[in-house]
Amino acid sequence: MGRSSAIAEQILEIMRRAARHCWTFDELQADLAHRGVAPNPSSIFRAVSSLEQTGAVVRVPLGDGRGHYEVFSDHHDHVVCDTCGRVEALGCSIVDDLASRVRASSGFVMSAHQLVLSGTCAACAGGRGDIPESVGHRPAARNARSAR
Amino acid sequence: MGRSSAIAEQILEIMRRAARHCWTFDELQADLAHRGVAPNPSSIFRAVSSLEQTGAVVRVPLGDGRGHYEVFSDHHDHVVCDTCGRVEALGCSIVDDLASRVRASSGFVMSAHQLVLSGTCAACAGGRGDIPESVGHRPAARNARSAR
DNA sequence: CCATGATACGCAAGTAACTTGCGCAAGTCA
DNA sequence: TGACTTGCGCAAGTTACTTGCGTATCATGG
Repeated sequence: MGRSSAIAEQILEIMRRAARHCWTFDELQADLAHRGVAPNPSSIFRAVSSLEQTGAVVRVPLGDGRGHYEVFSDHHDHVVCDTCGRVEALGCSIVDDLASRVRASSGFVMSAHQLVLSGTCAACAGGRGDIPESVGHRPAARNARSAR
Repeated sequence: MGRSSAIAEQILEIMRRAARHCWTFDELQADLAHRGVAPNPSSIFRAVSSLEQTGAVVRVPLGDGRGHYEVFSDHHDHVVCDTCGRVEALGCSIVDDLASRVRASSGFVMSAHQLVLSGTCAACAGGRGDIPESVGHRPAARNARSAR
């Protein structure tokens, strides 16, 4: 019936090419611009929202007060480089052990978790500081919004 | 030299009494009101900011897009109840094992982490749903800002 | 091929949660 | 006690979304 959203399709394609691990709205806008589309921010918002609704993408809270989205896959955690802002995935079997421990000690029934590791990635630690295309340095985050 | 901020002192005292584990600005405002002080939000913001600057309190990113603050102590992680919103602390020795593993596999030098477990606390799971005074249910979070 | 109903999208205004600028008034110090 | 510093209230500004509204497109039945 309805036509499918051209923007949503482009976004999914961008994410599947996986030039990075997760995207903010700004990053999506930039990558869309690369492809010759320059949609209105609200259209990007709506496209991502509908993709989130269908379960195609998921929101990742990285603790910087912004929305980050990635294609849905098995749950995993994230490492984020404080220097270049690059985000990578991380298996998370360790955390699952916690569930039973936490339940035994406090009765808390754990249903989900979010683990974000921060530090310095190999490239930045090596002093090379080179960053894959279009990644760039994270802009200075808002005052108290970031870990400073 | 300068006089110390009455509001900052009240906030520290509220936090040290530990009626809860961490506070949003709104929650601080409510607890301050309990004590007969009703400062302007900007004053609370400034008080918390200065306490954060001195290291007396730290910001805890719980992934709901709001600022949560707690008194500084050894680093720990958090469990948050999806039903009543209560937040509790959790030791985090497990995560430290990760540091060496992550470094070995990817060269990422980890300097910090944030782990937030969510689920249902013992009280809510027991169907009693009773909540300590002044905690209340979490207001419905903004559209995409929460896990929905 | 054309009328019709349903969407997708752009534009602009609205919101939540801070943040900052300004200025007074209460403290502090010489 | 007068000059100077600093806490605090008020109001405006910012960031990052969100939502309302109207138009342009598209899918379909006639």
